[in-house]
Amino acid sequence: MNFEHSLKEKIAQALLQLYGITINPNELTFQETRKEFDGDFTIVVFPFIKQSKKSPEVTATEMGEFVKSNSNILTGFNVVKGFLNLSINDMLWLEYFNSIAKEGNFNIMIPPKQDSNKTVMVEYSSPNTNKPLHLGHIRNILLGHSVSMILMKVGKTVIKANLINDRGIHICKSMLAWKKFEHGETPQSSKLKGDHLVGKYYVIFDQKYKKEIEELMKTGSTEEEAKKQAPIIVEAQEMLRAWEHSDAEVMALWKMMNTWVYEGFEDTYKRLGVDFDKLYYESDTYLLGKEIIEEGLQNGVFFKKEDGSVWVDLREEGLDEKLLLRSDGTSVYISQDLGTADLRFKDYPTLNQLIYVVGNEQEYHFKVLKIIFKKLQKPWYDGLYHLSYGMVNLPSGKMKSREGTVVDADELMQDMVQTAREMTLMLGKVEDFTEADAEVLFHKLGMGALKYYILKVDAKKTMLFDPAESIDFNGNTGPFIQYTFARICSVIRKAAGFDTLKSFKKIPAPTDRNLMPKEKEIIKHLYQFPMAVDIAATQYSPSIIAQYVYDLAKLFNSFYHDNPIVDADQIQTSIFRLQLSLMTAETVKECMRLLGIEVPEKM
RNA sequence: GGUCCCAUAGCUCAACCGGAUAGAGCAUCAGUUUUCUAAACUGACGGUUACAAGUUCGAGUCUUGUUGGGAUCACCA
Repeated sequence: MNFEHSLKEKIAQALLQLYGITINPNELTFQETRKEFDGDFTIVVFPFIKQSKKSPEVTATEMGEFVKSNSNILTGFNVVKGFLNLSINDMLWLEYFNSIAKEGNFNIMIPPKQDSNKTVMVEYSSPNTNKPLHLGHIRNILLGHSVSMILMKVGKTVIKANLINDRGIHICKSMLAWKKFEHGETPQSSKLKGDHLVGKYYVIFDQKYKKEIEELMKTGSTEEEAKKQAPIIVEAQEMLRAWEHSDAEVMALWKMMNTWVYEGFEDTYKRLGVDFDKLYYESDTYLLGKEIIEEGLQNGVFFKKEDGSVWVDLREEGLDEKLLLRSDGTSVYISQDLGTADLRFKDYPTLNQLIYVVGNEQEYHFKVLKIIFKKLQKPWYDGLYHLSYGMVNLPSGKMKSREGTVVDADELMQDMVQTAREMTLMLGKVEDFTEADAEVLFHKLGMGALKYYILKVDAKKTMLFDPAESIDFNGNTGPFIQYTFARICSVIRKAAGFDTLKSFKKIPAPTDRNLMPKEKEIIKHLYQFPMAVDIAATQYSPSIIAQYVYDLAKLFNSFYHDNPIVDADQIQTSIFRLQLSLMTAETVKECMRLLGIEVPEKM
């Protein structure tokens, strides 16, 4: 039984005996005592003064007295206005620390929760196959991957899914441009990554299209007419129809170009260090949804208009009527999503949650999607969750692929690694590294900087990226945290040189030492880890973990600066501090793993 | 126009259910290295939390309004 809970029970007891207030101990919440006051936990007594009929100060003092004299948890308390600050016996902190520091006991820090035996699918990335990935995708991918890791950490079974948008008019655009304007160019011949090659033709299409529109407008067409009549777009639409009829030539071209793109994406995913358990292709799923539409028509949830189009009326929900099927019987975007959601719950019968990592511009879409499933009375409708994240903007505003202002994912990663390389060489950190090891390090650092930079920001917020300013490596950054880890590893290597210290892991640390303030702060922060993970999991928010691990690293660096860890004359202290350092390192590593960031043992 | 989201230090970001004097980093300035990695540490500077009212013991956080920014409301995806 942990002391925090015992303490809550004592406080509940105090409230009952002193004031006749009945409260469930679990409903009491502590906040961490602020640094400027003495104490570990703080309880706010304002909510009780109505019933205690005494001033906040008196109420707090009486409660403190009661708890102190009726248990051995506290060594003292103090009262500031309505805040009761409680000081926990160091011994209890040390006992807690020993319990987590035991070898192989790391996972006890996350107790299994009752609702943890759930299967959840996290869909992320979900790229179009007509252009390479950019910074916006990176945010999506890192979020999806990290959230998956966090959910696994709290015991859920996670299926990482990717729905690849491999069909449609935009795909035909790059196909058509390649067909018309290429000169046998392939990834091999051009030395271009497949996705970039295809993206190049998508751009070429757009240029030609624009030119045709201009010419048509010169001959008197309106812009709207021109956009519809431009020969190249007409041809692309023909190609889409041919694709839908499985025209052999078009299919062959489509398969070839998609293969190029997949190879390119695979490479990007690999460098990002992410993967998927299940791939869905829109070319397989785009016709789904018609069954559901039929179902909805049968039970009167949807209705058909005279022209044959199918709609759902969402005016009761404060929305509008929404089209689900065109008058020509073809499906629209949302009908596909209706089908694919249904498919997933069929594919995975144990699935009870489906998280879509999709930008906030699609909030309306997912709102509609969920309401429709509710109307259809699908039992799992409540398990649908749109993990909506904000855009990544540039100082100049939105990234626009047509204006060439997108920050390319591959280029950005390359730049990050290059910056890491320059920085590390300048600091002279890799003189005893082999060239291959150094490259591995540069990659870890560059990617660490990038990933941390993105994940530390609350997902729902729009964030800014300035390409002119390179992502930092000092301060609140990935490399700072990586550095903290490497430092600890270095200390532990040093300890291995002392006979009395080298097996410090196995020596039980004493529980009777007086903790120094900075030692205690670290233990207290370690104590918060399970809660941080829990909050991150319930809020689907990697930024909680990023903030947590940064604070931990900062605490440790300050401690490290002030106190010698390996000291042959102070064996007991050294052993304790080595254990504290190791525990910090493992927690740092675990947090970074949850963020998808690797930590180096030397840097 | 309707609906939704956002607004915190010069810049980029924090702040768990409403809790104490709103915190970090960058930038600027001043310090710290014969000691385990200075990608570090310590300090200074920097704020009417866009504005106005309300709710209450207490509001960056909740409510309403105003201003400014963004998204969305397609027989596009």
